[in-house]
Amino acid sequence: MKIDPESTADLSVQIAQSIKDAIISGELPVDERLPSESELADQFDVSRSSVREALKRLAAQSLIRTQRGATGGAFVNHLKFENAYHQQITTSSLLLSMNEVSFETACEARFTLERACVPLAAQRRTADQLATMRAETFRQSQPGLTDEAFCASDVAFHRALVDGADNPVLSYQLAGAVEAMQPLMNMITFSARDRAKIVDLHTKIADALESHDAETCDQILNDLMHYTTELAHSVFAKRKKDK
Amino acid sequence: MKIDPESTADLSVQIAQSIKDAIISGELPVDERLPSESELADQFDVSRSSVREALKRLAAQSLIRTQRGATGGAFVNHLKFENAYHQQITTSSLLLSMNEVSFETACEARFTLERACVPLAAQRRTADQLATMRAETFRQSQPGLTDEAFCASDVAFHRALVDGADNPVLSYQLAGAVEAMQPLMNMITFSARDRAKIVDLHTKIADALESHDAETCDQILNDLMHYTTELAHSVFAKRKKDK
DNA sequence: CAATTTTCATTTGTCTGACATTTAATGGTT
DNA sequence: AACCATTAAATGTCAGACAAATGAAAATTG
Repeated sequence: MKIDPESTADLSVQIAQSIKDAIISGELPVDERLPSESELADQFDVSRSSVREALKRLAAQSLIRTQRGATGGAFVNHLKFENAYHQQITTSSLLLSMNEVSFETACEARFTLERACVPLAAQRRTADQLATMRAETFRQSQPGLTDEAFCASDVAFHRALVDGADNPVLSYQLAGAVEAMQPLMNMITFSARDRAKIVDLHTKIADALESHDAETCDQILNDLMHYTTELAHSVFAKRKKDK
Repeated sequence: MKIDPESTADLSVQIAQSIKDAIISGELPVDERLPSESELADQFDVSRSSVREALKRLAAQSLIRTQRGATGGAFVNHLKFENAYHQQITTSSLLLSMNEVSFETACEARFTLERACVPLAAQRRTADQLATMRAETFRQSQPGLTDEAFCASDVAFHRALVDGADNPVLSYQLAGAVEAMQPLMNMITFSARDRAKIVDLHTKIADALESHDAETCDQILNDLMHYTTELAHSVFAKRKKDK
């Protein structure tokens, strides 16, 4: 692990990259302890501050964790899917809000990816995942639910569907698409009639998955996508008119 | 923007979170200049080092950029899809290598997601994207290509397919799935016969997209997935036997 | 001897102050 | 008006100090 004396980049960037490369290449295996900050400062021939800033960069990406004390130090993190979810969701949300992605485009992406999971989920869904979908659908039918709570339950329903595909890679990739839509969905106010329609579609989706009927499930998800898009259109149109 | 004096978390973590919240909520809009490091240190009542470590954390997530000089400072970044790709790919690659994800699982996820794009790509693919797919397929048919170059061209082919769906959100989400597979694919040595078979399937995929035939394209991608999985199986089996 | 307490060394976290470097604006000179 | 030197402001880097946490070793105690 060395840094290029010719480079004009900030030291902390170079050091972080150097350590990152060592982690990616496997030179530094999971749970390996890095040299102490002072030792790293000596090795790279820089000050401890620069090393610390580099380590903070890596920590922000969950590549390392630090512990204080005698046997403490910086350790290579075992990057787990659960931990990566949050970053994935935050980034996806920011991307949507900063790039003027239309509701339609985001919605299309979300349902397209979700529909891809359906054939697998129809085969593999567990009773437990089905129960979650039923429970969330029931919750959505309760009167007095706020729009936010309704949307949160909606996300939980669809995550259960995605998890039904029993593929952690899929679940991870979909987390961003599904959850990043929530802030957009939260902007919609759902009438009782809207909710009843969605609950109906959710029920049919669960039914289809229960009977391992991928084709029907796919069709209903397609319906749900179109219904959601129309709903958003009418809500946004109304809001524009009121203003 | 304040931090909790009761919290036991590191100062740089709290400060970073506080600024991050302000960015996500829109309180700090894109291209807004943050207060200088010294001003932030005063505001949060901490030292400049702690502020700097917090800013490095944010920079590592591309949430801010910094500029030196008189009119410099830290600015809220416009998070673009192109920039987010790399992080997405790095994270996906590390997740695959650290979580003992089987080749089969990763392959399934990748092709499942890619097949989801097919109906859209069959409708919307541009002549340009089709040309890219043809060109990469041609490159793959050249003798003397290293396995790495063959895989890289393979990735380029499939990215063109995904981009054909003309949905930036989809392209972003798929980047992780498609490119993170490359290191795994690179472990495979392709015989001339394997390559010919893949080139054949790629040609058929391009043909199907050219004639807007989503169904055929989907079937061939399914074939490609199974062929890839079998190929990997036989290669890994042989390697195990040799050892 | 065993259990407990104390001491101690190590490491990260935080603070202070200094200087280097970069950059744009300012003002003076030609 | 064009050019150049100065200057102020900001980040980047360094050095040194102390605080706080933590586990291990040493000392104490029953």
